[in-house]
Amino acid sequence: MPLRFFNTLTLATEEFTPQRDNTVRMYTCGPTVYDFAHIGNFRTFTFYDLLRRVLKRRGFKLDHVMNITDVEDKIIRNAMAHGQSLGEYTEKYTKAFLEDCGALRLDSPERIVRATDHIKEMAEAITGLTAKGCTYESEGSIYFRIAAFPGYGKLSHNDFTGIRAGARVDVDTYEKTDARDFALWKAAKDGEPSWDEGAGPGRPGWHIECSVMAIKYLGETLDIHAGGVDLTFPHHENEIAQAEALTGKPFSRFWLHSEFLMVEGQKMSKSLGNYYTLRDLFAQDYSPECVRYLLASVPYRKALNFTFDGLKSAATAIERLRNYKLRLESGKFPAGTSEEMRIRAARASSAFEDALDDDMNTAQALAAVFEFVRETNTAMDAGEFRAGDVASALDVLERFDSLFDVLRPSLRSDAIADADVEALIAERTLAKKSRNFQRADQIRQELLAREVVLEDTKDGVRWKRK
RNA sequence: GGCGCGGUAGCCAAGUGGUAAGGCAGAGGUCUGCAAAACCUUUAUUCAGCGGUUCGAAUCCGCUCCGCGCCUCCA
Repeated sequence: MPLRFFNTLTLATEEFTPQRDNTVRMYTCGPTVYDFAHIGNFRTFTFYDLLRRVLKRRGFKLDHVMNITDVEDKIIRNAMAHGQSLGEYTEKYTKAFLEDCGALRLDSPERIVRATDHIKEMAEAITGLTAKGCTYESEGSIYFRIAAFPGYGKLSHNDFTGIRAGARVDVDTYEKTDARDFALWKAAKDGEPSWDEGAGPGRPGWHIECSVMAIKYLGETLDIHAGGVDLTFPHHENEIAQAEALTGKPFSRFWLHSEFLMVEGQKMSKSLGNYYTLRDLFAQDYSPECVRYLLASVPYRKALNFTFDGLKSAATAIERLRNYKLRLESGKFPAGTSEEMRIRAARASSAFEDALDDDMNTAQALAAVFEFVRETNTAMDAGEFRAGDVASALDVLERFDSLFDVLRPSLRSDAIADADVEALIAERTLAKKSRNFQRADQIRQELLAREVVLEDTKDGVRWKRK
């Protein structure tokens, strides 16, 4: 089955292949580092991770650029309020963001680039746009004239031909001649950071950094540009206008947008008290894996209702898969192989792949895995699962985990060492042999307190981390 | 008001013309020193409501109700 994605540009699901070299040139909108990223942000960043893994699995090479917006109104305001320089302030949240990505096991883009490292290129691009007659200046700021770009609105599927200046109140303090015109360059204000690289003293508007950095690293036409659905308009629409007005080429072949996240059925907001960062969740003892699983399990184009019940469900589901893996690795099975099991494993693998190929239907992919787990567990109980079937079953699990990446527990820094666990298990086995169940239970309790769970099976003791 | 997305079991959620996946929770059972794990059985005659098209609709069309996003630099 071909790999297919829903393209916002065409509102259709289309077959995807990179334009050249078997390399996917992809740009994704990263965080604005004015605070810790929240769980809604990470829904989108998890979507990028899954996208990367799906593309890699297909054998494509990746050249993926993600930006860090480190100059912007809120950042400037907050940095000033803290008496810090822009760099001091954004460094803290950039570092926190990268740590959070690590905790969630997000596969890192080939390049993570900062807006402030590309001011000169942005100024050059603005000069280029001016040369093409797409801009105008007003009180030291430079604006993009959307009337100069006939395709404006093609991504968000809006018709702006009727929009006129003054059609709505402009809260921006800068003067524009058309309501939809947007700032490419904002004139310097007292006390605010500014640059003078050829566009006059000031700082870049939000949209220009993405167009400029994407083109610089990936070329004039990207294979994929992705972001949260709320960026479709105006951010991505404006990126298209800038880039295409400048190059005359289509900016990106595919536009992918991840849907919104809600919390307990409501819009997440600080005033409702349902606004969470990853740190908040980890502090409540939810594991990074269960957050990752929950975010990954709902297909990216469907609004995700993030609930604490959902987190607990995710943790239980992960446990089941880990237990299954443990059973495969530690169980004793009769020699030989089973043709039936070989077929089931092959069927599960192809169902898993097909679901992902279909615009990354992760929910359906999960169903294929769980169905296989149930089938093979039943076969094990019935004695029909053979030692020779372990490899193919582990392969299904490996396929799952190469995408979902939740089977390996995140170890705490104070975790007990494997060898110490094994030693206590040996002692407990002796205690059980002499029917000293009190000591046996005591050891199990001790280990449980250190997040290690013991299970007695007919093939002996096995253990796992909680 | 404009554009777009969605309403499937207690919760989460697949399925877009052929007779309701999967996960979690719940109930019963097998196994067990205890516990855990695992498995089996069970939980939607029905897919927001109404009408229509069709041999056949959760799936297509129309209307209604409800929720959400964007339309002011918010993933």
